[in-house]
Amino acid sequence: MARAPMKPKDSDFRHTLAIPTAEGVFLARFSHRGLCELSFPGGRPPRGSVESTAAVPAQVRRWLAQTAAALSRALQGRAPRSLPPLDLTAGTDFQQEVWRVMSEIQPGQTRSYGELAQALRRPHAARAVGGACGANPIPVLVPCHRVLAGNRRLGGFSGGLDWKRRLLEREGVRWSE
DNA sequence: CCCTAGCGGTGCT
DNA sequence: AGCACCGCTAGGG
Repeated sequence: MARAPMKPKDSDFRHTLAIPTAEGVFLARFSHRGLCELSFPGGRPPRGSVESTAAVPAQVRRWLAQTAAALSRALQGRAPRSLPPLDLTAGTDFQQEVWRVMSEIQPGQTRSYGELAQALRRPHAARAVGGACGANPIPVLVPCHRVLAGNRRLGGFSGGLDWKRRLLEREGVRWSE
C-alpha cells in the first residue's frame, strides 16, 4: 500500500521538544497538525534537534502542555483527560486504520492482534496488524501496549518489552509469561 | 514444549 | 514484479 502522498505547504513546520517525567525525558515532535511523534527516554529520538519551549510558536507550546499532562496521566495507568491533536498522516492507510481502532482500547483493556484484524474486516491480517503496531509513532498515547498476542502472551513492543510490562502493570492488566 | 504452514502489509531491489 | 522481512495464529506432534 502506498504512502499517503502529501505536498508540503508554506505553513508546514516541525518542532521537537523535551517532556521531563518521573520516568525520564520523553521527546515529542509536533507538526502544524499536532503531535506526530513521541519517543521513550533513551529510545530512538525523533529527527530534528531539540528546541526550547521559548523558541516555538504559542500553539505548539499549548500542545506541548497538553501532551505533558496526557502523558503524566497515561504513565499512571489512567486515561488522559484530553489529548493534543494527533497527526498520524505519516502512516499508510492501513496503519492509520489500525492506530484509530487501537486508540479506542481503554486503559485496563486489551485486544489481540487478531481481534484488531477482525475489527478491520481483515480477519487474516493479524501479522500485518503487528507490523502497524510496531510502526506506531505515538506510543503510550496511542496505546499499542494494549495489544497482546492471541494466547494472552505479551507479543512484541518496539519500545522494549520492559515498557510494555510497566504500562500494563500500571493499568492492572495481567498477561501470561 | 517445538515445528510448520499460511497469512497480509511494507520496504527494498 | 519479486522477495524477504515481521510485535501473528491455528493446528499437530
